[in-house]
Amino acid sequence: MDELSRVFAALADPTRRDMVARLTEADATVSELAVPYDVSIQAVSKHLKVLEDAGLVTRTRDAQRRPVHLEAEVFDLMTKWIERYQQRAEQRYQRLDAVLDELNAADNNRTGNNRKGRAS
Amino acid sequence: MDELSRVFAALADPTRRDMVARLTEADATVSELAVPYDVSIQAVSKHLKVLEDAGLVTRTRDAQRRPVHLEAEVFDLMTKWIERYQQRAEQRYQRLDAVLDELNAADNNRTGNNRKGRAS
DNA sequence: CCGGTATTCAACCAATCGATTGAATACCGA
DNA sequence: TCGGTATTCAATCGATTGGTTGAATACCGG
Repeated sequence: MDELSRVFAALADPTRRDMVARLTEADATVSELAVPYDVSIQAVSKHLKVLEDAGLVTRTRDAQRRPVHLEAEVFDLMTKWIERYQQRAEQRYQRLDAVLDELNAADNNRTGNNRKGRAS
Repeated sequence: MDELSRVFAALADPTRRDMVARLTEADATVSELAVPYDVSIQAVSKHLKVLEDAGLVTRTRDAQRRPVHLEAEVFDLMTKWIERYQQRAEQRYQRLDAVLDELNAADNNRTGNNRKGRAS
């Protein structure tokens, strides 16, 4: 699977999103992260593996602890993808609105009918 | 499942992301969308259902065709989530860097050792 | 009304996912 | 070295996913 898919998939789970949210506050160990969730430590460890494989977190080693650290850079991948298509979609709406405006001006300039097109 | 999870999950598939990308250019029918992919029409219809359940597209009715239309608004959900935590993560790095700078200034001001902390 | 076209519904299947429990590994401290 | 703590590995399980094929539905044009 490609990286972007892994990132999206990793964030498609509320528990994992919550972990990411908490890791923006501070690094944490696996067992610290596990406290609020009603699942086993092993399940949390697996969730972290998913986040790690997506490049969203790294695990360093500090004695027997494995502090988890958020890597904010990967967010850029998503942001770029989203912004690109969001922008293109919005531009298209603008073009569509322009076309509708032209149509309205050309042959509906006295009927006062309401097109279903989006408000600009 | 909550909406944000559905949106992330929907975009975690390359085929579905490609559909979204193409829909930023123009609305399209199911069979039009299916052309480039080496899967059955039914599979494409299922992919569209996933995008629809996530609120990313809507299907209107035009005779027996069902033109698919991209809804750009839902992108905002993701963008907000991402930006919020991306920002918090970056702020934390800044605070961390400040702390490291203080430490370096306080007791490492002649050793020239290299902390593993991120470059600011 | 009938044939063709577009699309969805239904049943099924293999692979993946999220969770579990139990065992293994790694490291610290006494 | 031994016991405790932190974490991962492995096997298993049920639910979900992404694909298939075949049947059903909806609509247009003659």
